[in-house]
Amino acid sequence: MSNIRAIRGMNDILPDETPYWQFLEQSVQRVLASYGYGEMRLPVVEQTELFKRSIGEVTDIVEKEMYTFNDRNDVSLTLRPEGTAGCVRAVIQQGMLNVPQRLWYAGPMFRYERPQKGRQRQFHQVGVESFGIATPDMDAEIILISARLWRQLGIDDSVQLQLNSIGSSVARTAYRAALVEYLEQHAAVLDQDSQRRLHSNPLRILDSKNPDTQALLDGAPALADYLDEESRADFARLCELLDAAGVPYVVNPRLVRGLDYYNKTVFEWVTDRLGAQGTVCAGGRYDGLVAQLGGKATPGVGFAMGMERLILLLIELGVVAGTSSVADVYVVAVGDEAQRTALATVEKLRDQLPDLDIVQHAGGGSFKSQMKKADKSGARAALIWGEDEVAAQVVSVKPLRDTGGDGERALQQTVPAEKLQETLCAVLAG
RNA sequence: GUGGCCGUAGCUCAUCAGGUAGAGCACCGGAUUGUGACUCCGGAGGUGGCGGGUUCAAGACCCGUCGGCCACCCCA
Repeated sequence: MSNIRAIRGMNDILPDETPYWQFLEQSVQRVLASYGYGEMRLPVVEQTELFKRSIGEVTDIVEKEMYTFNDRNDVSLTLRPEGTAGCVRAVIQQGMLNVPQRLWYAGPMFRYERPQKGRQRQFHQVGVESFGIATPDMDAEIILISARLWRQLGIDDSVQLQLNSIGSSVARTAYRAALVEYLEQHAAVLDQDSQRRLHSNPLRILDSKNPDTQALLDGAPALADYLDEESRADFARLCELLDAAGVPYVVNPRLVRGLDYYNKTVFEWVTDRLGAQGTVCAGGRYDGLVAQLGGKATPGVGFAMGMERLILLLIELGVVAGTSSVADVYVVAVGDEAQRTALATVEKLRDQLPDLDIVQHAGGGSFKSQMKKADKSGARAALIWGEDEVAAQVVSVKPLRDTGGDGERALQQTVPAEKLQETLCAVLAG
């Protein structure tokens, strides 16, 4: 057993789970297309510099969670830890910013963290980004998309929208100073982590899980009081639009986000069904990012959702992801002659019924063992070619499951090849 | 990076004052000649994560290491 194993935190997704993935991916495609969003396919590797400049030098992601290495030309590359940076890079590089853009992408992201429930080192996100619209109607659109997707997936009762505005960077700087001043007076009460953050990233203290710290924050200056006029107005308008559209939300004045590029609107969709990693989707506005990465100043809003977490939720809630049994039909063929006939006939059948899933028995074996395989495949019917069938130039169609609810099983039928399609369809139709 | 729990057949787990391993499921074969499911019978499959230590003897005890799960940190 000292074989090669998968890298820690990088999981194989097996056929018993892929139906959930397909269900999620199809839902995502449908919903985003219905809002006029175009799909991007982006590289998994980018220059390290891109992430440093967008996510922020002092964030945990950049400081300790990136998979970074040098290529053969000694250029520092990084496996993308999130999608927005690469999307922005592409949109600048491809000259797409003359007009507003509505875009989305999906794929693997990489972060060197300790794996736990709902978190792995290779994980998958769907990202949705909108460029070129600065007004809060676009924030609302972005949120409506996510809300519709939850409905589509059947998990809308289990997720809650939390909303906040973190204002302009000027407003945030002023607030940060006030917050630090307050907290320094009570530094003794602060937990270790928060003390550390006091100077590196004080805003993050706001969403600390430590109850004592939270209690201390009750007396702290409020971010909302420091917001600039425009942020305040935009946030009010966003709330108004969400109210009108009937999307419930909770304003969480202590919601900030970890990535440096956000301003104004930030939001998270959270659930209490997944243990500690309850954020299933998160995003916000990033009006400065495009310019920061060298493009012409262009506002943006977007969000990312964690596919593993959504799938955990689908499983947890027992949302059925469309039953996908291995096959509709299993083909039994005993002997060389039978196998030859079966193979050729079944190919024709696939031409006629391309939506039917047909498994052809392979590997030989007795009649009995092939029948066992047919049963275990979950197929609803078996097609049987044995010596008798070959000699008589016919094929047997045998139902394997109860069709009605009455426990009655239809009888096996033996028909010439020309009648196969018709007979099989009749049997499958019950 | 920190902490807790865990590591025995493909899967879920057991046994025992420490004396060189077992069940269920799954898999393969059989129960009168060509028919699955239920039942019965049989079979294959484990250097007990790896390395070291204690002992006459270790899967069981100790140490280390690797891996898993959950939580902290952080984040989707």
